[in-house]
Amino acid sequence: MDRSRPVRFLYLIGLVDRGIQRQLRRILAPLELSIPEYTTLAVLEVEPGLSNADLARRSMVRPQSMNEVIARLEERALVERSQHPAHGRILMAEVTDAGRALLGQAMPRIADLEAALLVDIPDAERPKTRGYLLDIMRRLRELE
Amino acid sequence: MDRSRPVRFLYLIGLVDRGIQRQLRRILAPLELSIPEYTTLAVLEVEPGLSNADLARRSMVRPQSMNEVIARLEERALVERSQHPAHGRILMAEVTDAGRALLGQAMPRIADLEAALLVDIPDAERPKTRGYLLDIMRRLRELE
DNA sequence: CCAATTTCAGAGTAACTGATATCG
DNA sequence: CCGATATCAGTTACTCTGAAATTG
Repeated sequence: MDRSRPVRFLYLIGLVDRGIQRQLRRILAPLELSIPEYTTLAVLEVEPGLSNADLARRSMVRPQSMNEVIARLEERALVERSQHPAHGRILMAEVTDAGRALLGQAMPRIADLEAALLVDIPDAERPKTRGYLLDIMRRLRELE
Repeated sequence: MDRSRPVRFLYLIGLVDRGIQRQLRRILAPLELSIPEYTTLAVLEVEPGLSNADLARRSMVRPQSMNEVIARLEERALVERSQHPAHGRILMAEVTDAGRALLGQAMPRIADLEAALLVDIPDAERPKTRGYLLDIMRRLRELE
């Protein structure tokens, strides 16, 4: 019986992610952006108007964790928030011009990193591989 | 132009990993094992005799980080270390019986988790998908 | 002297739990 | 009263950088 098996796939994802995080930190440090700050900006640019609770759900973190990120981004005027027209408590966030400018600096470097890391995966295989990651995500959400 | 693209794959891996880590923590908490402690035990069981420096390289962390993990495992008598016969400074680690017993409790639960998360990926596709993750790992190592 | 290993000390990132207040 | 949201406060997990000692 191969007792090493259980560690394999999940362990490998952790390993890869740790390496990616290190590279991202290296790229983002000069811009004084943390990884969650960058990803939150990037998500908000594509989908403006998300609330803190929305962002937390999408990012697989607790609202308290996301709140810290979004509060810091607002403090630095990289995002701004406005009240939801119908539900007074909800604050909808969107990226400011300053935030967009910073994103513009970071994104190409991160795109280069991604391209370099994925170079061995044939183009034709990428959507399927991404699909599998999305399948895992869906299963993870079911466990919550 | 699709400005959201750069975030996709790397972001997705981070998302998946965050979900996995949360589930692993839930499984390991009652055993009072952290994730790095568990993975280090699991690696050492398959490859006894690795040094702290070896383990750090394999795990994509600095030797200082791994040292903290291995020292704690030794403190709890889940691993023990002995001097390398030829190179006096090097300490070779191996899992104790107590460590093996704890691993025996954790592994089946983690195997179940892995099986549940991978259920949508056809068996025939898994080796290829794991191969792609290994390709990414290799590229990450080149960047160090 | 040099390269690799171990390890002590301190710092920082990023997530967590718990609790409180507000809104619909 | 309830469910969702926002947020304050404190804590924990994990990794990092820097520096020192040891060994071959």
